[in-house]
Amino acid sequence: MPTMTDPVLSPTLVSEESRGRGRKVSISREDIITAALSLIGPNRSVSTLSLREVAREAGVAPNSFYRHFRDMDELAIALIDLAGSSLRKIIGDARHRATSERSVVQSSVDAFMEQLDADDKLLHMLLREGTAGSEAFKQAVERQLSFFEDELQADLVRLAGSNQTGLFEPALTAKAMTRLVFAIGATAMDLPQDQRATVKKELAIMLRMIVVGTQTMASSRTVRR
Amino acid sequence: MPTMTDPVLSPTLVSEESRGRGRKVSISREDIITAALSLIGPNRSVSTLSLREVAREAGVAPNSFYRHFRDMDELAIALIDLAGSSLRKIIGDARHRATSERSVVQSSVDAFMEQLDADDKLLHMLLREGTAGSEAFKQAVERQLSFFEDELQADLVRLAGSNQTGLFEPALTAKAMTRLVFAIGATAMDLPQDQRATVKKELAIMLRMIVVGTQTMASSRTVRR
DNA sequence: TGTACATCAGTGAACGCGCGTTCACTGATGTAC
DNA sequence: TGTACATCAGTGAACGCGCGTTCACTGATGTAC
Repeated sequence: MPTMTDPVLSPTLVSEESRGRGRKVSISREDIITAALSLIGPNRSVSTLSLREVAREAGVAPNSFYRHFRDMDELAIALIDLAGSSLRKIIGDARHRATSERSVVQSSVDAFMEQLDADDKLLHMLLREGTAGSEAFKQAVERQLSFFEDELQADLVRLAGSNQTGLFEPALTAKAMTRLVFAIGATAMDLPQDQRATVKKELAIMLRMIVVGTQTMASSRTVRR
Repeated sequence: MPTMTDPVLSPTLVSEESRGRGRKVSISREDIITAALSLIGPNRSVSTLSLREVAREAGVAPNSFYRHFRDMDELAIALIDLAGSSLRKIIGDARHRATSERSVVQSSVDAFMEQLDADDKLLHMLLREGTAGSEAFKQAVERQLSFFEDELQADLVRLAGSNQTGLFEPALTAKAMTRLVFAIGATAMDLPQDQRATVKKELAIMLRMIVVGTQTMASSRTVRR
């Protein structure tokens, strides 16, 4: 199966960037993005990359960088947007095969952990860099996370409707689940693969607590209020 | 009330560090720690500080830094340990006044958000830096978080015992709550004070979901298993 | 109490390095006619 | 089809800067006797 960094994604990037006058498109904006991704890993975050380092990896003169990005911050934001949309696509696909509330959660977690095991660089970014960096960068991460939350909420509501169960505060339910998955996922990144299975089981139980809690609160709502 | 950076904490630091031969203690290890804290803020993380910058702020020659810390990483770890023990003390104190499971959670959240509003630099650190940095640094953060989890778990179990309610997987319950609070807290840091009240209410509801979920799962345990 | 000595936190100067950014320039690509 | 021109991604050289780290040294403090 394709990873998030699969070249399949490239055409989208190119067509978005190359509109100007129908000229032949330079390849190096993608080269720069690819280079940055290849430098990122468990022990390198985007914020520790230098402009010259990325240019070197891309096989390009340092000042050529400026033809494509104003500065490293702009590159970082582009990477976050890419990471978010790729991961949402992967998890959304996995989720659309789910038919119950329980399996929506389970298939999301499965897909998420599968990306983690594949050492997906874009996922590393989303997990690692959320809380550091410029204001614009942090907002970009927040934006991607709230997209996640919206999509999860929609799926939860969809499946809660087909059951008899209701949901208490679906938006907050989705938010709690999303934030928890990302927080736990970040710690799982640093573990050897054989310990991740445990984390995955624990994560499933924690999410189950939230789902059961929100259902219980919904069904006792008329009583309590 | 004292903040986490209150000088009251200093004697502890000094007495731990000054054992050698009963000599008079140099003040500048603390100066360095204080200087680093004063440079940290919503838009500066420890990992972006340079050794020279910290030394400058401390009013000390750059190479004097090495008399106290091997490198910036060692300083960062010292700061994390300080942040963790200070915050645990503050929250632990607030919590020991609580008498029910519900108020344990509520008083923890209250104390946490109060520190956040006080712009506590040590809390900034714990919220911001968790996922970046060296292996040793990340382990230091993990260690502090797991202390938090242990203490919360103990309080939850203590109060669940005095009620009729049981808890399903108390360790995972505490972990889910802790990680969620830190994740949401990190996003709240970037908001203006007047929007934090909303976040605080949302956070309380999310935690309620986890508590209700774990209780519901505990009471249906004999049925399901 | 006085003196010689040991300890060690703090210093000033210097090092080589990689960094971000700028400049004027090149040369391939595509357009106008 | 052929030619003159415009565009603009990419370049090589250079800049000043702050960085981490090292060295040999100072001088205040405390100890031994």
